[in-house]
Amino acid sequence: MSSNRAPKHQKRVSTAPFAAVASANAAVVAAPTGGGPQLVRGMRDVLPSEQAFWRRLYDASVQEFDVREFDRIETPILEEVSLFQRSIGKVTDVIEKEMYAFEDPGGARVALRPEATASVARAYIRHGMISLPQPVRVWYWGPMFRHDRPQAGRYRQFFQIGGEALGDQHPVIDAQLAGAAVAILRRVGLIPTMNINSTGCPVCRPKYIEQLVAYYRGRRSRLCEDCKRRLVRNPLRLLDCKEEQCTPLKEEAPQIVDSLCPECKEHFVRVLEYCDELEISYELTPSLVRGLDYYTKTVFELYLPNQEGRQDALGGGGRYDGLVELLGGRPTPAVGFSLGVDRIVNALKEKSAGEQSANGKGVKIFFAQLGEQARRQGLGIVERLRNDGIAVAEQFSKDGLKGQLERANRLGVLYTVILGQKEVLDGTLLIRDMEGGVQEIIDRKKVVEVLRKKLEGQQSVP
RNA sequence: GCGGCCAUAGCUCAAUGGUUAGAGCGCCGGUCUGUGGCACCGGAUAUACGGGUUCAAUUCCCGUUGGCCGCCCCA
Repeated sequence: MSSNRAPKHQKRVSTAPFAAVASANAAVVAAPTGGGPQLVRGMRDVLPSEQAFWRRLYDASVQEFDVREFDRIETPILEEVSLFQRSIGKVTDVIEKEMYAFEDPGGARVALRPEATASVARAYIRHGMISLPQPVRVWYWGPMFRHDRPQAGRYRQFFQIGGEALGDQHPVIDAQLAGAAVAILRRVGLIPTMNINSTGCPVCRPKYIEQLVAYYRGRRSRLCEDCKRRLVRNPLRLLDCKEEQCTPLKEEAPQIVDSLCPECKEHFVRVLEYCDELEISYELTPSLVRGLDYYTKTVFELYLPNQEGRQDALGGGGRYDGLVELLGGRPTPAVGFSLGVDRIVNALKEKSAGEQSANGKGVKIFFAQLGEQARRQGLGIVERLRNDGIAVAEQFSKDGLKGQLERANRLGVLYTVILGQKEVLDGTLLIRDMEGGVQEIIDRKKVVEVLRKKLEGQQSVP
């Protein structure tokens, strides 16, 4: 991190040994509020104003996974580099260029996780989950890290929601996992479309790749530069190219669905049938091949329809039957998916842009005080209300009643409880109805009871 | 990692090679030391950073950093 924003010091203030430290501190203090230290590239703050969206998505996830019998799992953000190299594949971009890998102070080669599936598989092996009833269904929510070029909806630290089912090869699980991903999105009001394909297995995929390479090799001169590279390094990605010159070649190219072995073909057909039963609308996408090596058979991606410029997937997933064995466990079929929290939240924001933004906090009561006596006694009263589960806003640092009512108004509370000099002497409180401005005097001892009654009355109205 | 566009207040945006860089919203305070929504008045806060050209740079040039868009890839 550079400190190039620090103002240059014109004068040597002191020759004392701590001068350097002192001036460095001065630079920090002198930083303007609007500027100040910059974010590390690709990082972002999720501000209070966005939390309502995050929370909506988080709650939807919790509810959806609960009703589907997924258990929460939390894996470390830091893992051995080799875990990802073995699982994701060494020639993928994620591993080659995008991983935050470094040596820890003890000399271990570690990395900030670029995704969590490998960690889940590691945990499955490590903790002997093979002896649990299969499939083992787990879900997670947490930050992932990829050192990619930042763009809208693409950050170097981003959050994923994920669900995995390990230990069951049945095609119905594939459909159910895709269904869970779709259901979470639906729960927050987004209707995604699903692109789906099969990438075969270790039996049929190599044969297909051979075919594909043979096809393209004969037409090599017509390919774009990137694709010439792909031809050698990662032929499956040839199908993904969006260059105009490559498009006609793609249409003629052999499709993997035609090369699937009987087992994979049967599996794929049944996945699609189950998706129909679950009323998941999908589009067969022969060009869909995911970037990570461990996928076998089913792969899918979720998009928001009619988003012209937005190519970014909200999420995706697929089957990874070889992964657990690859990491040293017993052969264990598995399926999973992940959703991009940041992108989903962006979509929610865009969607709600036209709608009126409600006051998110939902606090219904404001407590206003006037005079030092009232402030002191008010502290105790508010504490009691809160202990009784009544959310109360206040601004005890303010003296004037006007300022406090302004704040109450901005918060959109229904009632303001007022304690002034007079009420202190009387042992009473004022309750002001913020809508009409009507006030009533109540006995201070009955405040909890009265407020609770008023709030209940409110709730039954809408 | 490659290419293009951009950077003025907390936010949205003005302006200018030459006194104190403006507005709206927001924030703080006042009119109004016991009453909010309205109004009026006042206040704080900005030219991302570094260098160059110039008598003079926020303005022109270069670099850095960051943002956006496209590619790559993917969440």
